[in-house]
Amino acid sequence: MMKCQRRKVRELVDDLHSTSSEFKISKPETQTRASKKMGMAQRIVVGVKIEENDIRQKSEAPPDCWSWRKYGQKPIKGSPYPRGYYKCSTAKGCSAKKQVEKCRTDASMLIITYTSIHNHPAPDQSSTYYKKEQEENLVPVLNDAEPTTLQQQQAVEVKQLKITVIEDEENFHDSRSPCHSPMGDQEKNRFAGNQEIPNVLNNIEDSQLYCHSVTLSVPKTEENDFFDELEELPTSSYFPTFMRKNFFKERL
DNA sequence: CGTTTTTGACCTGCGC
DNA sequence: GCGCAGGTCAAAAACG
Repeated sequence: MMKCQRRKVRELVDDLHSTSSEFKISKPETQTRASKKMGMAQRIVVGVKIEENDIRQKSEAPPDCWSWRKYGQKPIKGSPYPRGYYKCSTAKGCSAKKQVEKCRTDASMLIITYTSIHNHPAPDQSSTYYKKEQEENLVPVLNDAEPTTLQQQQAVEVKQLKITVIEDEENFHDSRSPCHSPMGDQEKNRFAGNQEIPNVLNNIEDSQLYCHSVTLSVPKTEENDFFDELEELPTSSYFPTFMRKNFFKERL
C-alpha cells in the first residue's frame, strides 16, 4: 500500500521534472545553465495568486517590505509573458535577487523565484507601514527580528497575497492548481485514484498561513526514505513544525 | 537631480 | 563551431 503511494509520489516528481524546465533547478544534476553560472546554493520558487481586488497590485512584482530594483527583463521561450529580474536595493551590496514572471497558463498567478539571500536585516518591522500590515494580518510575524534565511525573508515577502506552495514538488502537480504544466488525462486519472496529495494541499490552504512558501523538509528517518530518492531538498527551518507533521501524517 | 525602469547588447553554458 | 536560451550589464529614458 505504502509502496504504491510512494511510487505515485515518485511518478509525480518525475512528471514535474520532465514537464517544467523551470522547476528542474531543484535537482542538482539538472541545474539550469544560469544556476550553474551563478553558483546558486538556494533557489525557492513560489506561486503567488494575485487577488482580483488587490488594488495595490500595480506592477507585475508584488509589493513587499524589501526594496527591489529591476535590472532586466527577458521573454521566456514558451511563455507569453516576460520574466523580470530584480535585485535587492534595500541595502548596498545585497546579493538577494528574485525573478518574477506570470504563469503561462494563468495570468493571475505570479511565479517568483528567489535566489541568494539578503546580507542585511529586513527593513524596520516596527515601522508604521509594517505594523499596519501586521494588524491587517497581511504580513507574517516572524519570531526572529531579523530574517536570516531565504525562507524567512520570503515570508516577509509574501504579504497579503495568497501563496500556493509549488516548491513542494508533489503539490505542484495538484490538479486544482491553475498554474502548472498542462496535465494530460493520464495524470488527472492518476490523481483521481489518489486523493492523498490534494488533501495535503487542503491542509495547507486551510491553515490560512501566508508564509508557507517554503522548501519542504522532513526529518531523516527510515519512514521517509523516499525523500532520499527525490534527492536532497534544502532545509527550511521556518516551515512550521505542525505543518510538517500534518504533511507527513497525510502523506503516510 | 537622484533613483528606477526600460531595453538592446553582451556573456555563458549546453546541445547538436 | 554555431545557434539557442537564460541571465546580466549598462546607457538612455522616465519618474518623483
